[in-house]
Amino acid sequence: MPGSDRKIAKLSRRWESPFTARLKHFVDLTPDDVETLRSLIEYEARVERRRDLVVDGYPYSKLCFVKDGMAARYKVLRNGKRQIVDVLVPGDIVGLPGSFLDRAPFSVIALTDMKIEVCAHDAFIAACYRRPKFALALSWLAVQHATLYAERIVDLGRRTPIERLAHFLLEIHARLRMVGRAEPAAFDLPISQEVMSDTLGLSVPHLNRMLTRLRNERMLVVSERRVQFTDIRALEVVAHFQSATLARIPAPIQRGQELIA
Amino acid sequence: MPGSDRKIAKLSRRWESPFTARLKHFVDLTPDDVETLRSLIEYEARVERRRDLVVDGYPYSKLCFVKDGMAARYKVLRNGKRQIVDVLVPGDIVGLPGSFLDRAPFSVIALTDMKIEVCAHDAFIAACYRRPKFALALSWLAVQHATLYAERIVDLGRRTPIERLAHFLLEIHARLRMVGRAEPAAFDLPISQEVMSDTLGLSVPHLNRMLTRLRNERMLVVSERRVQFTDIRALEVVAHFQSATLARIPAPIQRGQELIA
DNA sequence: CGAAATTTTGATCACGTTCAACTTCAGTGG
DNA sequence: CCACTGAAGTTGAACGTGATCAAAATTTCG
Repeated sequence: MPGSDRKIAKLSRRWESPFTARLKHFVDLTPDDVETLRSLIEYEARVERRRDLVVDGYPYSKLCFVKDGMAARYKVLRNGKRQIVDVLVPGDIVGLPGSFLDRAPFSVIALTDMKIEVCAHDAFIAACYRRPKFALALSWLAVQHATLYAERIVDLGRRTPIERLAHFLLEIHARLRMVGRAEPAAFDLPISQEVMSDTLGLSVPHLNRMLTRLRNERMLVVSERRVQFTDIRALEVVAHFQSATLARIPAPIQRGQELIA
Repeated sequence: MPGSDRKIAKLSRRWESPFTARLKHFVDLTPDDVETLRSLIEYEARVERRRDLVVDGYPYSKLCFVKDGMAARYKVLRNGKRQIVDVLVPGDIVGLPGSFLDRAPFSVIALTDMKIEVCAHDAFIAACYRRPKFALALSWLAVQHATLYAERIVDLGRRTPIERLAHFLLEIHARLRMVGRAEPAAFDLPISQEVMSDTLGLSVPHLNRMLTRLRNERMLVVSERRVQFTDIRALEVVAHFQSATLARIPAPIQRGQELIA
């Protein structure tokens, strides 16, 4: 029963907040740092599917660390079309960029039931003054995010629909892996094709056709909202996929070294 | 002679680095802060048109503040197509995100002759530990950038070519204004239509047609690489343009208050 | 002035949207 | 248990937008 195996594997990882798991990829966190981060969290909340977490055009002053579930950052245009700019996975932050602007420039909606850790924007910034390391971590996260967006721009501007789709699937997989929520060649993708098409700037029927094509070409198998890569290499070639790794934040210069530098 | 008026207006602003001008929109800089920033700059350089500043796939460890001129961050795909993810204007930073990753994920090319202030990535980060304010400023810049990218994603995914073009022109104008390099309804745009089409994911002929259309509908006038808006309101409607302003970075909590918080 | 780059215009065609019908499936109430 | 409902996935046919290719006009620059 592969299903229950999966569940056990997942549960064993749940103990660590996906947010700190993610941070540890590029910054050294002392137990004290981790504790401080925990203390910044005001409360934990559950959000049910389809609930809007952030609404385009309204002020928003929280930072929410996604602990479980997925969400989408999007904008709806006059003509009713929707563009999703980003799918949020565990370890991602709701309220970035929303809480840095006077009014949130995008809405965020829960795509599944979610668990989030809520922190006041002000409290986090205040902590950044006390621990510059946190401020740098924030920069790193924002830069990583911008890079993700840039890649999506390339997708939408110059890549064909099938390339976009392949790229999207590999990207989500890589991001889930980073927080221990995906197997080496498979992951749960509990989102509808409508969401994917709004992410990739395609119509639902066309997205469906492209998905069918990837299946026919034996690159992946999809069943009950679970994706299994059967030829990940071929998929990477189709997608022009290249994963750049985020450099680590350099440690602060020690006292004494300062004079030398 | 409006030409020389313009030059005088520009020159009077040149004394201040566009980078600090931009920072001042969201952070309080003491004279000492400004001085520290200046001291981080290793040297100033001139770059000629068409020179690549950063090359996709290679390590890059500088942060360059654009003082004058424009550049483009782009990626070239296997099929030879190019997508520009971002046009850099004075006050922008070359090497963000490049210097935060092991290898730069994009190339950056000078679209005009440029003047840049070069700073070592490490030196800047070291300064961030000493002055958390700088680290926060970096976060703010990265967030602003991500927001810009997100808007471009919406453009490419769901907006029509004419909407994209209108949006692009308004965006560049707003960004130039922020650093004092544009008049209320006009600005120099020294870039070819090929660059614009690669930015907006369009073919050159189609971009040209859309530009003609905006001209025919009396929304703008273009002559010798200068754009003059004649009906900025109409243009904003076409573009769905809404400028969100970046919140200011909260000041650090004063000694004494710390205990209360 | 000549050469190269850029802008403009036109004709054709393919790709992806649109619209519609139909299927499948999960949840719900009779 | 099955009929009913609504959401999501799948398939097909027709249309239109924007790409492509080509060539001319114009500007820029060596």
